[in-house]
Amino acid sequence: MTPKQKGNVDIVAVARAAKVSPSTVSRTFNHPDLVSPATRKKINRAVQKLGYVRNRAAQMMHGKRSGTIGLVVPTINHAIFAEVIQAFSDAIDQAGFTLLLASHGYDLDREYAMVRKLMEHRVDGVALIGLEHSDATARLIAQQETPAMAIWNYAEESELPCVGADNRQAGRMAAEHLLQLGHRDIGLIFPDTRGNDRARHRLTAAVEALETHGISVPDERKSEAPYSVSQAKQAALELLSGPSRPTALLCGNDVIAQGALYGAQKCGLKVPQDLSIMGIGDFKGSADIEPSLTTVRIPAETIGTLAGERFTSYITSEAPEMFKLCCELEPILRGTTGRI
Amino acid sequence: MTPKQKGNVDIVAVARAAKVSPSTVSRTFNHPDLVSPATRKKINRAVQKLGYVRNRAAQMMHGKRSGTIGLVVPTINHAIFAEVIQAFSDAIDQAGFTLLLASHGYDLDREYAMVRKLMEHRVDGVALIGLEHSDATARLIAQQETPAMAIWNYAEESELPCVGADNRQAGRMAAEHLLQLGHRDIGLIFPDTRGNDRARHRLTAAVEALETHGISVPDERKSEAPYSVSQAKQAALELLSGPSRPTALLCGNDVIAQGALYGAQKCGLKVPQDLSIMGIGDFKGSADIEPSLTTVRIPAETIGTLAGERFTSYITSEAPEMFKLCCELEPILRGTTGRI
DNA sequence: AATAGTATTGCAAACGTTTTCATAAATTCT
DNA sequence: AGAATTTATGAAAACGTTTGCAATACTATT
Repeated sequence: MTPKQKGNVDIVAVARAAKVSPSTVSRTFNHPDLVSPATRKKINRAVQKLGYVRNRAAQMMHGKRSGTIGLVVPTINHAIFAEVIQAFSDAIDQAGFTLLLASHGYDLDREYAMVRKLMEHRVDGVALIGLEHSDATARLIAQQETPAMAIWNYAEESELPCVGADNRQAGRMAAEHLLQLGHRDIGLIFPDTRGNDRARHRLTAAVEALETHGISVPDERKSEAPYSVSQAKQAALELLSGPSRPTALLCGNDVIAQGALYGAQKCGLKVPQDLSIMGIGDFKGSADIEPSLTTVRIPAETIGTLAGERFTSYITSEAPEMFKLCCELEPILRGTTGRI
Repeated sequence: MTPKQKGNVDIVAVARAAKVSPSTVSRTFNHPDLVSPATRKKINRAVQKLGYVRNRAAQMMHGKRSGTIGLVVPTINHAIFAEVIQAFSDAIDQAGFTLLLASHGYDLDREYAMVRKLMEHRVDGVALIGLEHSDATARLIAQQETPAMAIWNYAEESELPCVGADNRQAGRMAAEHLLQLGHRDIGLIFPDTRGNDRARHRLTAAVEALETHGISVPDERKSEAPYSVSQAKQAALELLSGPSRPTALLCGNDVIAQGALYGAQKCGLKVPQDLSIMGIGDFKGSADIEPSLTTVRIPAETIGTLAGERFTSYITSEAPEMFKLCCELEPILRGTTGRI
């Protein structure tokens, strides 16, 4: 059917088939207005017949962009990032870019390795999650002069362009909602905060907010759990099985909150009558849990889309200008929290 | 600190700095044994000083592999694929490859476009989800002679190498479990099966299994919902609010089952006393829901890992040999199903 | 009908590597 | 000590594109 000449169909094969020079073929793709309609038709027929597919790598060698953007995330596995990845991917796709994805499992050294790997592929830009990165990573980015941005966090003082939310505010909002409902004895379930500025900011801000109201959280009310429903469930179980139990649980994110909810249900506690549970994030599905999860909404999809749009135009722009976007947070009051 | 010469640090800049020829620098990377330790040291120092990062695109132009593998999924958003993507990504990373990810939103034409896009980047291989693809996609793959594989489905007769599970068996297992518990009036919630062979196989096999036992499922017991907790919840609500309601719900996957469970809880039905709910997939978290979800386990992580490992060795091998791996399914009996 | 434009095309150099082949230096052998 | 290897390096061609410049073929002008 399609007689592929011994393998390599390149621009000169097309040129030969169309009886024109390679330059003309190249121009047909890149500056169609410079080539006559007739030749263009001839060339397109040849392209069709030979099944030619352009070679971006070869284009790239002429200072052209590679057409790829790298995204390095802690993990793809959880609901947390899946949504941003999808939105970011769609947005850059829209602009003609392709996504190179890598994950590092919350290990900043592996993050460096991943960024480096992406740079070997000459990505046109690299997006990272959060603002905390190793020095090596920062140096690498600066040295290679690769456009870079941070997703998920917003910070006034950020060196990098960023699109995200203020995680401190998220923590504060969550704490204040519980305080407002009259809770004074609050348990905290957060992940390890090393190398995870998102979680750290939320936690410290929440604790500060509580302290402002004269409440200090003793250690036995603090529990650490990774972003895993089952491990969070376990952590909640422990927190709730003590001699006295808190009246509310503030969780580092919705995944943990979901685990906590199941833990509470397992203990036979009625939510929100016996225990209030507060998440952060408002992941897909959090609204549908029974009872539906009260949380602080971080608009993941918006962040991903905005990040993708801004970053691509930043990359393609002649005179790129710094951008820092802070997405609004919103307390979403649903079924897992109640007045004490 | 690092004095970067007007931008481009290439192999010849390194060569100049180390006072050797470009060839030697190249060799230091690709055949270190061919260059004397002394020169190697000189060169490495120069690399360090200049912050040189290799250019895979340029390497690729010499028949070298690009070091990238494309993965095209229907969606990144749901728990469904996040796990496979993560496992696949980790596995190919292990082998030195980088992931180019694209999603098509269950649209086979967009899938074609994505595959084409990946081929412009000269991926060393492209992995697709499922075995149902457009003719154009198949032609493209054959024509470009790009190694390709299918993930998630297993089929004896597949043209492509594949690693996955038998979705028909999954559907059958789910149906048989419900039958065994004595259920005769079973509701079905499945997604649109066009362009989604996974769902279609599960559904037809489930229906067949029921028919073998003399049970036919009337239309009002069938509902369609996409892979979304909230929409599945809605669908379940409708199915359960009719004049008579089924004693069990068989769901196309765990996401739908989760939605169905919330729907049932919202109706005030006790699961599994009043209603049994069966999922397919055993996604992360399904074990932790209260009550925990009875389902058919499809080992997503195993599939992703195996796929990544086999595909990379398939790609790098001199004499690649076809592989078709069928991962074992296992009914996981948990809390959402009970004897009638 | 000759001239000046203008539209279209081709030639050749360039991009950053790898690799074959050739050469020079160092080592081993007799 | 000279020949024969072996080891280490360099020169140059090649990979598949793009693009500046030059050449050609039209068209419109006088």
